Amino acid sequence: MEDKKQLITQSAIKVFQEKGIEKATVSEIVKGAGVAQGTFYLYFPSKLSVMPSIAEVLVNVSIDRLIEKVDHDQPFSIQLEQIIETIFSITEQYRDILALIYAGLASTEHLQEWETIYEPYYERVASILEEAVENKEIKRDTNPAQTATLLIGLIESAADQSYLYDFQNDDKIEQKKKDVYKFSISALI
Amino acid sequence: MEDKKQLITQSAIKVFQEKGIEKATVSEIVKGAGVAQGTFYLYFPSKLSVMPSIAEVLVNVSIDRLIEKVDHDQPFSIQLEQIIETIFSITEQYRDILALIYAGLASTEHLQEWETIYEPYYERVASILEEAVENKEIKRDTNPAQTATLLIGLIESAADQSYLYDFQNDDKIEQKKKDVYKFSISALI
Amino acid sequence: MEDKKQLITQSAIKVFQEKGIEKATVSEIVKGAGVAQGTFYLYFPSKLSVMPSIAEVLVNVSIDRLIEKVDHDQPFSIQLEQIIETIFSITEQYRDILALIYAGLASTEHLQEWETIYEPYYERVASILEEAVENKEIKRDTNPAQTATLLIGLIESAADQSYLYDFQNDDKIEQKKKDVYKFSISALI
Amino acid sequence: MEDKKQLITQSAIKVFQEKGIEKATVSEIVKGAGVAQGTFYLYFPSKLSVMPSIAEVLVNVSIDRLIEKVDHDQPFSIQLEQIIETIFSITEQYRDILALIYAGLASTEHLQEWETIYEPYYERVASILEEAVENKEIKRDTNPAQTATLLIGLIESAADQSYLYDFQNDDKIEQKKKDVYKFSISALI
DNA sequence: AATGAATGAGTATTCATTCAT
DNA sequence: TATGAATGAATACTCATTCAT
Repeated sequence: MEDKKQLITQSAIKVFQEKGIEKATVSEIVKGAGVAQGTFYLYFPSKLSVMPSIAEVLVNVSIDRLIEKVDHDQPFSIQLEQIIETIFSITEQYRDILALIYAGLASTEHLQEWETIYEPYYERVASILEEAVENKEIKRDTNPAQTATLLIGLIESAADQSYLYDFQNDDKIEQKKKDVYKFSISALI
Repeated sequence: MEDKKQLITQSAIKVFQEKGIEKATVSEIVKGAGVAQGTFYLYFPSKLSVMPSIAEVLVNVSIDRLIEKVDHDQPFSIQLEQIIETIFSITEQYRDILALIYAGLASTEHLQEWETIYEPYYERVASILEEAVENKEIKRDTNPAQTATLLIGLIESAADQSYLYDFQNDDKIEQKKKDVYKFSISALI
Repeated sequence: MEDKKQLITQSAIKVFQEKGIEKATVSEIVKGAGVAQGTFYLYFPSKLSVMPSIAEVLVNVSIDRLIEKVDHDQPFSIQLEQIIETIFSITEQYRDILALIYAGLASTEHLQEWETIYEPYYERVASILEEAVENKEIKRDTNPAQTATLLIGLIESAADQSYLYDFQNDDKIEQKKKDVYKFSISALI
Repeated sequence: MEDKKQLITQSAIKVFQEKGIEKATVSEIVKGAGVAQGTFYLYFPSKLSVMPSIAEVLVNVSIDRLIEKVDHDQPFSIQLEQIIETIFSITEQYRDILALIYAGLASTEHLQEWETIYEPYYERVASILEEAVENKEIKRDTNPAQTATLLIGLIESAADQSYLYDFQNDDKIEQKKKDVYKFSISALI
């Protein structure tokens, strides 16, 4: 049943988040999922092979958040703020695990999958940019797909820098959001 | 002797690069360094504690490359191209290990060090921006330090996306460099 | 149906032969037999309990070969040659699995069965000896049953030595057959 | 130190003998040897790779026993009795483990070693036969080396049959020794 | 400082066996 | 009878770390 695969993936997210890639144990993952040790290997050939499944979940979460938080009826500048807000909040919640996926996937052969998995996320942002071009809110020569990847990369790296250190205070983070907003709005208009 | 610490760090870079964080073993690192097993622990308290040393090496390499490749006498637009070129080339060479450092550091308690280590790298780019402000080549209200982190993040994430997949061809990569150039120059001017 | 028991036994022979006792898995045996995992346990209480079934098959094959290859109408010396030929050919084909049965049975509680299973094989050879005694072709005081076990042991161990190493060439093997013939004929006449 | 290798081999003999090949655990072997788990793998690359070491020990024991028990000053017939006695006693003590070595080696790549290891044992018996030829106690055309392997195979297989079943009583075993003596003396003279 | 043999805790993975269907 | 998903006990093997020399 696909059900168990989901249970395992969910539990793996939690465990990887709490323990990191090396300290995370399959036995803890299955305990959290409420299935037997062997069941894990019915769905995943190895400990690291859950990674693409986890990535998929995170991408879906990200897309859902974008849909939920970004209001198409607002002008682009507001939408950009909302995108930044959303990516910062996702990064805050999942940054440890995003790093792990990144490192984990980089060390396996799942790279091809990775591209496929992330595609819809980039597309979501691209379509927002496309609409802004049509509405003449941003440069007419903006390539939505290209720009979306740059924009996401920019915001994510800014968010990473913000949340990397626990002792970062809220003011600094808000400042960072403003910086990245100014930088990107300036790039786009 | 400080010499052996260097040997170990260099060997560690190679081994981490080849094997990834999980498969890398202290025994292979010391073999590569030509020292005994115990010697490792004379210089590093644990396996993961080489990470900051590795990061330091990479930062120094990066700074050296920037100094070497970026020509202060050129106009800022040329210097920006050179910065992009440099960061792309560093990423190409070290992206696996950068991911590992990132994941490795994120899962340890070396975060404080991390900030200190990376500081000079950001500063290097900041000083280039500062000069450009003084020369009125970019917006006068640009905050060099803030903008440097954003700019580096933007370029690095673009480079990551470019080199993540082996099958990326050179044309796509050159295109990516142009995209990131256009995006950032537009943000800065 | 007795049919499936046969399928499983046949598949087990193949798998044990290919993988050895430790690497052989029930899952591969059932795959080869085209039945489900659970079906195995409908016919055999445990993995090792196929062993007597396998032994039975091999004994039957051996007896059939003896019947087919040894010609009662020939003088004993010819029959002895034929016996040697037959045992060598059986050993060549099944020596790995014979060793496994031996080791496998030795480590279980199926020993009693083992004796019963092998009995008809010994008897077959004993009856050949008996006839030779009656025909005064070999020593009159030969005890057929006793001598049969010795003779079979002698020939089997010679064959084992011959086929243990892949690199044994045919000449050496033919020589071994002659040696064992000379040795045994001398013992019997 | 070669010392620990010996300790491990000795302990392995005991554990394999008591538990059989599948139930024997490395952890029990090292416990018996009084060394740590990891130490095992300092001397042997895998569980099964102790087998050649065990075989070597057994061959040495066998040779020592032959030297001790077979009296060169006695006539050959007496020496043959002593050889039979010796091989039976070795088989009684080690038959389980001999089967295991046999199966174990058959499933590994140590076959070449096996031949080398056993050589001195065959040679020991061959030299006894050689002397008997010289003393004209047995057939002048006896090839000592060839005959030694046959003779050992014959006696070992007889001994195996004797000790295979726990319920064999001493009378039967003594009878078997006599049978094999009669058979072989008749073959040799 | 340097060594490297020894340690032993730790865990991914396997697979015989069960049992609800 | 037959299935095959699920189980979970069992274990070989690894490797970071220590410490006597």
